[in-house]
Amino acid sequence: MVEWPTTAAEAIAVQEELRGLVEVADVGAPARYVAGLDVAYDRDRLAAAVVVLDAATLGEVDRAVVLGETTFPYIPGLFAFREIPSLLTGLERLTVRPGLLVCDGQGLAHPRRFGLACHLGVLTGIPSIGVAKTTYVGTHQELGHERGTTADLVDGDEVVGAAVRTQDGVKPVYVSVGHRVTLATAVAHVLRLAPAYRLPETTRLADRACRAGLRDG
DNA sequence: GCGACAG
DNA sequence: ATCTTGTCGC
Repeated sequence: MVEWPTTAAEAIAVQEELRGLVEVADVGAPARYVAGLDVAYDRDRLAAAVVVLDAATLGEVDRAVVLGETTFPYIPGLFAFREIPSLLTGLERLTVRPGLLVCDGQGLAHPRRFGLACHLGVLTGIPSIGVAKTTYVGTHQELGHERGTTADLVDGDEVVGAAVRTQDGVKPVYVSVGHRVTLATAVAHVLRLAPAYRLPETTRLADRACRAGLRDG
């Protein structure tokens, strides 16, 4: 890691510096391999998981689980600094190169427009999206009850993401662009990755993998 | 100043 | 994130 902060002020400075590198456009061929990333904690111990699925079949093709210790506290807005070091190690250990990173958290739907998904995308160059279970910034209109319904997530005068109903009647998930992808593409990916449950399969498998890693790691 | 605040 | 029983619904 070339530049890694130890204080909140330094971390914010890093975000301000890197935010200009985010590309909001579909870059590269449609992803064949899609990775889900998540981290679980137990006090100061952590387990980071990266699980790669075949985009067409949703079958698992690779995974990496990294055990480590926390090096940065959880601070809303600076969440990425807590998770990125071990997630990057996990990505390095993969034998395939994912064409899309599905992150557990926000991308552009962040106070400085540089959430975890943007940060990971910029650092790796891999297209990335954020899928969060709750909003952080932004509000949206009520959305329809059916799977596939969406509503813009608006913060100030900007559309920073979308609320997406992935199953009939379930709470929406909040999707935002991380890097090298458009919001429309991000939403399409999330719906394809969530054929049966509220959360994308990538997220579900990464969640299981990191919890298991903590448990018997 | 006060509260809210991704995981 | 994590702590945690029962409960509502298919």
